[in-house]
Amino acid sequence: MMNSGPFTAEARHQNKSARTRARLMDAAVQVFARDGFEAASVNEIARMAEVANGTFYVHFKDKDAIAVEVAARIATDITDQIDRAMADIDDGLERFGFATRQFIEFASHQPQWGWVIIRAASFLPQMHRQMETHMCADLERGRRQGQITADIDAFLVDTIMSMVFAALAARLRGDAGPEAGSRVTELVLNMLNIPPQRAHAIAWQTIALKELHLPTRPRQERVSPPAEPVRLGPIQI
Amino acid sequence: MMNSGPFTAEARHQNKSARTRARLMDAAVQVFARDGFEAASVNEIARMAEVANGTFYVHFKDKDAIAVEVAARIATDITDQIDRAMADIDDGLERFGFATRQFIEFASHQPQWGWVIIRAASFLPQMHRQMETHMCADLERGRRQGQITADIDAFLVDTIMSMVFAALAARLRGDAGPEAGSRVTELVLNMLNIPPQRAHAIAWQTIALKELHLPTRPRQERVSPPAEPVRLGPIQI
Amino acid sequence: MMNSGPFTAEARHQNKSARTRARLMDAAVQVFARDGFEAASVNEIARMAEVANGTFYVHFKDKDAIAVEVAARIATDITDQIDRAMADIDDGLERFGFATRQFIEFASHQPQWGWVIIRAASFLPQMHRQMETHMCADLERGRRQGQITADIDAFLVDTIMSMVFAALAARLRGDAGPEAGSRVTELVLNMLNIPPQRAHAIAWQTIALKELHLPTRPRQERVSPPAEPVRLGPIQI
Amino acid sequence: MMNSGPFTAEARHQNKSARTRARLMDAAVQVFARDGFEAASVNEIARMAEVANGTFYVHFKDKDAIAVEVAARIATDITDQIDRAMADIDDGLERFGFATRQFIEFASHQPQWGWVIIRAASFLPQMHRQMETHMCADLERGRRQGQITADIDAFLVDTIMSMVFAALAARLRGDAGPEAGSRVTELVLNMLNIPPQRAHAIAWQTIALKELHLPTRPRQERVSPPAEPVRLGPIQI
DNA sequence: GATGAATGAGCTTTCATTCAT
DNA sequence: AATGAATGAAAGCTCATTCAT
Repeated sequence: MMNSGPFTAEARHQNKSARTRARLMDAAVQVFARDGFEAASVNEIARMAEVANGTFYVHFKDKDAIAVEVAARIATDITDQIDRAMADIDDGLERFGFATRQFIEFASHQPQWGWVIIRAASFLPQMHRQMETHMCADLERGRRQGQITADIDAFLVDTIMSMVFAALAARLRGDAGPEAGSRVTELVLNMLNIPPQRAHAIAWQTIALKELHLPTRPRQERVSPPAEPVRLGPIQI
Repeated sequence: MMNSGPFTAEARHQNKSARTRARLMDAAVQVFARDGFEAASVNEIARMAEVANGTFYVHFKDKDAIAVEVAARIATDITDQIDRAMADIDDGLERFGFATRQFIEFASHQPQWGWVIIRAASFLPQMHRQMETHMCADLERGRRQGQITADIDAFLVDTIMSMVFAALAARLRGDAGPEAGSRVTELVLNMLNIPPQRAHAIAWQTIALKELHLPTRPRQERVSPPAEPVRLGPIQI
Repeated sequence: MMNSGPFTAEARHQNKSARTRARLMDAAVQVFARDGFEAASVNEIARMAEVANGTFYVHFKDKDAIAVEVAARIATDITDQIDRAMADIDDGLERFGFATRQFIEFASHQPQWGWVIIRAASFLPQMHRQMETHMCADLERGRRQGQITADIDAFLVDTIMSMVFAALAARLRGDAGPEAGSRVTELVLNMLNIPPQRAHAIAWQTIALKELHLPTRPRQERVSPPAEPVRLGPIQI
Repeated sequence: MMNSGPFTAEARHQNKSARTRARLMDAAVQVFARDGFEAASVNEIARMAEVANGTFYVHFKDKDAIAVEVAARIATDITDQIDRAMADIDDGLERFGFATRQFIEFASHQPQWGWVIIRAASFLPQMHRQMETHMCADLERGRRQGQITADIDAFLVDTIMSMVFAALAARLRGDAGPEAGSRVTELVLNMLNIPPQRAHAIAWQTIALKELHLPTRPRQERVSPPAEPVRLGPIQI
């Protein structure tokens, strides 16, 4: 019924309970991605995980509980990894560009996770909040560095978030190619009145996108040797 | 149960069947807006329309059918009216600014319709398409007029749409005030590399927003005298 | 699955909805009597009534709703009919004796109803209350007539109620015969310090017990000729 | 989760299995008292006992089994202790009065046990039977002593039992005070046509109620020094 | 003996849909 | 066209019970 997913893989060496729980989370991702949160049913998640429906309730209070947990794990894992991947970048705008491109590229390589992120963003505010916080930090850095002159208020951040998510959705639908991240980055920078040439340079520079691991907790990174940064390649269009 | 809405008002002088159908559509708008599409139930729509639940199926094949119809009517009515309201504006950018501000202001004055539009946009592509088409025309006009240099492709239009909808959502949530339309207009124009001063001028100029009528079909405009354009007032911020 | 019961019989000439509702009430009586209120399931009631489980909810909000309705109907019908049957008895003690014997005899001729009454009494206080009220009135009458000297307070009434219900239960279990009503009546009167001979005379006198009709609403009595009082016989032991 | 109860206390010096079993029984009493038998769940009993739910089935076949065992222990313990407490009373009526008052007073001081007794009585016949047997013995003694003239048959005993339980329930509900035992005793004696003055004297005489121990098996009484008879006080009303 | 995850039947309830009236 | 009772599948959730550890 299901190809075991990343949660299951992570829990491979844990006890049975943890493995079942992981199966359920993987199944939830699939069902949420396929049917959306509202239409997803606990029974379907259990069926996908190949456990009895009652088993679901051994591990999660209800559908919301697993949704929150899945979303929290996704948000934390992605933002943490992106943060680490650009630890050595100082420039606020470059950080923004890197994070945006990395985020879209990652999510579009894991379409199910991508869809879950999009769907979750609309009604799991904590997930949205977390991403906003990270993005905001980079933009603020850009402002302090004198590159952004505009006020960075909630309306602006909200607008930028909607642009990034729209680009991700287009990428997932197949309406946009691997250039989606660069394009939306350039558009945002233009919007912030960054000189067009600089905007273009930041948005389209060759960067080494990493393959993000899901779900990955920091401490585990240390156990196994650091994941070989897979060159998704310079994106030249 | 329901204050009869615009569809009912429109059908006032038609036969009973048409009036019942109109009641159902008004009720659907209310229920969709209040509960969302998924959570909306046919029984609830029928109850709100004060007809028997079986009556629903006399007029609509199923829940999707009424959603499509309502959305189509909304989209047609709004875009038509906005088009007519700015018939005398030639400048592409000004048209875009007017339409955007008018659209957000209208939808936020009719919160139920506003929410339906937002909710419908995500899964009634035809509605989205229609709005895109109209917006695209104005942007193309701006490009032909030499104001926009960028290519206006699907990705760009999609991005702009997402910005406008995000602004509308912020307005509906109460996170943005009546300036939302102007702000998002300015951001879009900046994004298109319109000179900031011009962008600002277009976005914030005093305009006479009209009170749009819903649902109104063109031919009926001719029957009753043209709706008195109600000055919602110049928006000065 | 079910021999149609008295509610169904009553509703025979009403519309389909009323007949279905009546079927459900008859089925509820059977299931409540057989399984008790707690163990009774809505599905089982629907199955017994030979309707779809969803149909239950067309007619009743939930299990409690049908329980309350059934109990209310039973209590009202029985107390009303007993009241009418002894309209011409003035003596408080005789009224008490008549009502007690009539009640037990009726309920034991309709074992299912009898069990429902016993089970309902413990957690549908309104039913208990109503019976208490009627009994109390007769005892008070006896006190005003100078036959009872004891105070008639809640504790006493509660005790008497428990005795009557115990007698009914014994009768339903088959541990007591038709003399149950007379025996418990005599015990109660003794308890109230009525002279033993008078107590015995009241409790064992020949009376014409009526066949009570369930469910019967007063107005229907007038439509059809009054139910032939069926002599359940003088009870002589 | 649970203040360890009397069964646990008793098993303090036994092996672990016995202690676990005792914990379960204490927990069962609490849950039965709080939720009733039907609504009680094995999981809840196990949780209250702070053992795994599977552990329940190591000690008891099913929910009924623990109910039967708890009820049997309660009935045995109470009747045995009351018997011993009135070992020196010869008069049948006084024994009846003492036992009744002692029983009600004990059960109302241990409300959880009181409720369990009431709830169990209705569907654990063996418990009921045992109490009946003891009561019957005292009444028979009174008959042999010439104080009771009436036949003491099952119906009468059943009636008296129902009165005693009704009094206990009233006491537990708070509808009756500490006089409940005396009142119901007097009512029963009146019912048996004992001269009112004697009935009153027996029912209301000052007696030394003991604090009963639960659960206590005779042999253990010898181990620990006999429980100090705690004067709950003469009840004077 | 103790554990607690896993099970699956069965519960209450909702709801889109049908159909006789 | 309008009705609204009836349907039954399917949802969320509980729980007695089993079983591998």
